[in-house]
This record gives sequence, structure tokens and C-alpha cells, in this order.
Amino acid sequence: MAVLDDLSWRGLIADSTDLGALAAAAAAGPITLYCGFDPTAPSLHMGNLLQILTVRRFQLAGHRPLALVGGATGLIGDPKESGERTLNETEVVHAWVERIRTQLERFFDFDAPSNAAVMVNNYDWTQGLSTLAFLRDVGKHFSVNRMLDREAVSARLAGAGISYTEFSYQLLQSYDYLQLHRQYGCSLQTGGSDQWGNIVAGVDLIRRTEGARVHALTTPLVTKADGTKFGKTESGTVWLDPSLTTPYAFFQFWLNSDDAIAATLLRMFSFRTQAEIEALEQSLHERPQAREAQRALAEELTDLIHGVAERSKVDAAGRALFGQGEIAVADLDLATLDAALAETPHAVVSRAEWAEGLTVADALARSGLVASKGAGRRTITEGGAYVSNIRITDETARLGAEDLLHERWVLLRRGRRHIGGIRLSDA
RNA sequence: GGCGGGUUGCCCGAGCGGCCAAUGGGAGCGGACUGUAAAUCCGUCGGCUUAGCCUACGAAGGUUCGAAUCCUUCACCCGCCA
Repeated sequence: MAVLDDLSWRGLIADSTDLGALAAAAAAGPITLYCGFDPTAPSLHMGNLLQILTVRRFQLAGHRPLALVGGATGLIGDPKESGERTLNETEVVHAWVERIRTQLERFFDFDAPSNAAVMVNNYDWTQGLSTLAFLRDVGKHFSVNRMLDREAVSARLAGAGISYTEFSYQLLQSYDYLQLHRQYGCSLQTGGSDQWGNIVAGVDLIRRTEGARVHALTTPLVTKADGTKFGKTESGTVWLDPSLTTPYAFFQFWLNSDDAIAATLLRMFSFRTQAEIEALEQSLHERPQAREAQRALAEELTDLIHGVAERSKVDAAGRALFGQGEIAVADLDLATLDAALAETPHAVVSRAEWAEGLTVADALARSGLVASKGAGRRTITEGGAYVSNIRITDETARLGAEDLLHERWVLLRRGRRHIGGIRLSDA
């Protein structure tokens, strides 16, 4: 099946330039496409993942991807409606570039014989660019009138204003597309639908300077049933870096997806075939409580981001802690407990401190399950605190030897599904 | 540059000398119901060594027995006029 038809079936096409012409070009032979990622944080996140996977679909279909890291654009900042960004230090941005480059590498095949992916950094062709040359060669092709049309820009003009720095962002991104067109014959740029304006600005620039027709394709913004942004949890953004979002949390994030968007997510994020996805959609419809679709998503994406070994660990941990199957917490073996709780919020407490006594509220706060001791007490009062999966109702309750599992762990839970623990140090 | 309005807890927004840790809404959190969904209803929602204490209403001073509330200066934002 043609890659564009597949993308369309998956609901991955929000906007595009001439789709027919793009389809014809893609059918005629491998095309070169690019998608850029700015280093605005030390890791990529869920929103970036959709872009990465979309590009990956193109490579799997035989096309050549260029993965761009925005070493230059990351120093400037794409205008967002909420307000001016604080500039990050140059060294910080450089460090983030390296981390993001490493993250991107695992998604593409850089050794494919005919369509090997290429990693590029826009800092390479921007750092030496003179201001005068830039204003004459690039700036002259841009109409401020049109730049003002961009939603983020007009919102900022109506509100707190926008700096010249951020206003210029579009020129840099357009120049990237031009450079990649010249160097690699790149003829398609993809991105999120919020990037549409920047991408077509590049398409225009290439038409004006090179007289060539190139393409733009954007994916829709994924929103939850209530209209809020997908990819956030109560604890914030879901990152791809395991030190920022643990593989356990990552797996749980998918497993807990709302029924209402599970099918959408499956189509967009999964590499399963259409037939397989349709079967899961049917399961979602007929047996929602089985949550097969959510489980399939969690497994596939955790495999992809963190590896199969890590996934089976966190999957087993979740099953054990939520008490599925016949195993009671008291019967969990130490190895399972160690592995499972290591993935959850937990704190290490010395034997000396344990001997002095610890209240349940203290333990909840120490583990990180609640923000403070006060919040811990409140949770107990509300009936949301559990030790070894047994509800605690006395807010002054203390932990004792009987609460220890294998002389080492205290299993804590807040609410229905937030698990954590206290581990006694070996000393 | 001149004049006027504003800055309150995660967000929006009331309060205009003591009854203010501060009305209300949203978000968040917990419970019930469930499927480690959603919706709904109920509760909760600064911290602590919790009959009390500490921190907080843009910042710093001041008036007062007592200030988010009054005064002064500063910073920032928004209007209108140059």
C-alpha cells in the first residue's frame, strides 16, 4: 500500500500541499524528506514521538529521511502563543542537541543500502551566516504582512508582544528547508500541524529561489476526549528519556489511555497492520474492560522506546503490584518486589531511622507519593492510603515490623493506582 | 514623556483595616461506581514539631494594638494621549 494512503487511513494527515503531486512523486521513486526537532529540553517527548514515527513510516516505505536537530533554531525559539521564551544558555542547548541526536538515532536506519537516514544539524549552515547575507538572500523573500498572519504571532501581537528574535524564527526554518533541498534534494517536510505556517514558508522560499515545487505535510494535534493536550499526565510531560519518565510510568501511561482515544492512538502510533488494528478496535468496542487495545499499545511502544527486556520487567511489575492473578502481595518474591518497586516512587530509609519509627503519613511523603506530610495525612483521612494494599484509616498510624515485606520493603499505595514504597537500607 | 487602570494561592478571579490561609470557578487529589477507562455524585485542595506556629496576597519601607486591604518609593503589565 502506498505510504500516503496508509497515513491517511491512520488519520495522520492534517494539512498538505498538493497531495496528488506528492503521491505521484512518492510512487515514482524514493523521495527525501525531513522533520526537525528543536532542543528545548534535555529529551524528546510524546509529541515529538508522533513526528518521529511518521517519518519512520516513510523510511519503511523506501524513502530517505533526514533527521534534523535544531542546534540553531533551538537558540532562537519558535514563538508560542503563551508568551516569549526565556533564552537558554548556548552550552545548555549544545548539550541538549547531543542528547536528542542520540535519542533520534534509534528510530531510523542509517545503514540502509539505498535509503539510509542522515542526521543533520542546522547549526552547521547557520553559525557562519552573515547578517547581511541572511537579510539580503533570505529576508528579501519574506513579506512581513504574511508572517503576521501566523496564529502564534498574531496572538502575541494582540497580547504581551513578541521579540524580533522569535519573530525571525520562521526565516531560519525556511532556510533549513532550502539548504536541505539544495544539499540533499529534499522535497518534503513533515511536522505537527502547528508547524504548518513555518513549513509552507519554506516551500515558498524554495519556489522563489530555486523555482522548484516541494511539499509540506502535517500531522494533527492529538487531543484527549476533553480537548486537552495528549501526552501529559498529572506529573507532567511524558518524556522518552528513562531518567525523566521511568519505563514503568511510560508503560502505565499507555495502559491507562482513555477508551475514547485508544483507537486513534493505535492507528497513529502503532506499526501493526490495518487488519490487526481493526481487530483491536473491535475488542475495544465489544470488550472494553479487557483493555486489549491499551495493552497492545503499551507493549508495542515500550518495546520500541525502552526495549523488550525493560518492557517485560515493568509489565510484570505492574501486574504484581496491582494484584492481578493469584499472587497476594505478601507472597511476592523479593526479586519481583525489588524490580517492581524500583520503577515506582520510593525512598531509602536507614535501619536506624526505621527503628525510631515512621508514620504512614511520613512514609507517603518520603516515597514521593504525596507532596508533603500534610498531604499524606489528608490522603489517609480521605481513605486513599494503603500499606500492603490494605487501607489505613488512622492518620497517626505508624509502620511496624509486620508491614515489612522480606524484611526490606514497605509497599505503599495512594488512591487506586499510584504505587510506591519505602526500602530499608542494607546497613 | 504625560495621565489613568492593574499586579491575589497551579490558572481565572473575588476581597478593599480585625470574623482572611483568604468567597467562587477551573485544574489537581481522594472516595463511591468501575475495567489500574470515561462520565457522574461526594469530599479535599500552603507548610509544620497541628487546641498552636510559620510562610503567603508584585518588591521594599511606613501608618496602626492590628494591613491582602491605608500611605510612600520601586519594578513589571495594560489602556489613552504625545
